[in-house]
Amino acid sequence: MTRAAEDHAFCPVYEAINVLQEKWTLHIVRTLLDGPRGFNELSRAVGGCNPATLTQRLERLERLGIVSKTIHSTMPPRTSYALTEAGQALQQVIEAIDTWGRKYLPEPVAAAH
Amino acid sequence: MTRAAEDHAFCPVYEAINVLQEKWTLHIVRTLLDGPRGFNELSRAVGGCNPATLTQRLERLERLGIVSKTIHSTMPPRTSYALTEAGQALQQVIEAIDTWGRKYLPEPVAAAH
DNA sequence: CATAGTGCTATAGATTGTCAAGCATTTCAC
DNA sequence: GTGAAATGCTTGACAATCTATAGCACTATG
Repeated sequence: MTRAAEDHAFCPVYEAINVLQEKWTLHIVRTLLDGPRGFNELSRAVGGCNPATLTQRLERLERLGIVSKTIHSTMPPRTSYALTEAGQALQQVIEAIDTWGRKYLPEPVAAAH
Repeated sequence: MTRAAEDHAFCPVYEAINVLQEKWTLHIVRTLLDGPRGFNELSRAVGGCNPATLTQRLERLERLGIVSKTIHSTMPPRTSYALTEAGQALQQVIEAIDTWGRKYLPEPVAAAH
């Protein structure tokens, strides 16, 4: 997966794309821009991501310093995921996508089967 | 994949994310921002994407009106892929990612080997 | 005339993501 | 106080997605 990165030496853009391109990552960040969420709450808000994938994504995002996890209580389980500064900064990216999407993806009907 | 979209009615951002999140898509667009490319040329510039996936991505991008394909000659084979206006507009997105990446992904060493 | 190049496609295999169920515990409705 | 629902996940089997490798038809270069 990062084989090509070797050729490119190190390219932050290339790396950034690789991070953001994983399924659900941008959806998760977008949801968290509205404020911190618990696990199931986040799952519902994102819509469609199953817990296994969600766990994995959150772990990676945490390792990258994009999301921070806070355990309020173990029993009953209470956790919350929030964006760090790096995570908040992704708002620019989401906004760019938003702008682009509104302008160039106007109709979902296009592929009307 | 689009199951959640049903709940969200229709959300351009959601859709846009789904398009851009597919592996190699953003890399392909980024490469094409430097100008049109032939198939193998593009493949090499992107670095790491195999022809089967590349073909599939290019077909989808073409259907979405992001990329345009021009066949200059069948034999010897000469084709070129270029960004349409919608594709060029993705430069804003790539730039946002670039800015973010440079600021928040400074070291690749983090996940040392 | 062999080698390398063009733009792909095909088949099989590896990686990644999904579905469904379930655990331990508390809280809320009844 | 008993049953249902919720919390934050984990597990294991399965499906979708992506990759590796090889190859085709053909030309241009040496």
